[in-house]
Amino acid sequence: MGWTEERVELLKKLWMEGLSASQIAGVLGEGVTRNAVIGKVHRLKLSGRSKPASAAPRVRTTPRTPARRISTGASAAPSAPRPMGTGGSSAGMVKQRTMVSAPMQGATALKIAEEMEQEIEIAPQAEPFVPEANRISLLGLNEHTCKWPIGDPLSAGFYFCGQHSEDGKPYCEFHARRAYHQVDRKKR
DNA sequence: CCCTGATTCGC
DNA sequence: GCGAATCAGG
Repeated sequence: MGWTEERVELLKKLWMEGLSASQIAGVLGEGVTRNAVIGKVHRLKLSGRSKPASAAPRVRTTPRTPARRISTGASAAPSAPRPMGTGGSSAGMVKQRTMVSAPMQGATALKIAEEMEQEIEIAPQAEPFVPEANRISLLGLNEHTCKWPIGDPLSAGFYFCGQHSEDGKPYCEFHARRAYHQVDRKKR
């Protein structure tokens, strides 16, 4: 798909709006990747937006060795699929998603936003926590339980997430991300 | 790991 | 001009 004036206008607008390349790519639709968006943005010479976002001074260190590309005669369409796999649904748990006002970012945020629409009213919680029946105390922890603390460690109601976690991982999928993601990506 | 934008370069 | 691959930073 080529860059019609319409699409370019939308691209400009969204980019100025501050959306990330992947988000814009999502809006423009299939066939448009974030790379395509970034590439176009550069060609249009409209990189620097309002805010610096993060982008480092872009110091060219070692650009050497990039001269590689796919080529095998065949130029068959890779049939861009939609990998968008929905997170696993743990054992007897109610459908909870609840991100409410979580920061989130980029494509993930967009994806979640799409799925939310209706699932949100099911669980107004702040975290997808387990019902009391599944709560576990310090003693219930083992190599496969999420050790994400919930509540005030000094109060009686304190407990651990306890959801199943992959072997070797200290937290369940949800909390594993939070462990070093989300909250304050920026800072340092 | 996931996400950002930046750059290069075959097409 | 286009954008995948790659790079570099967080």
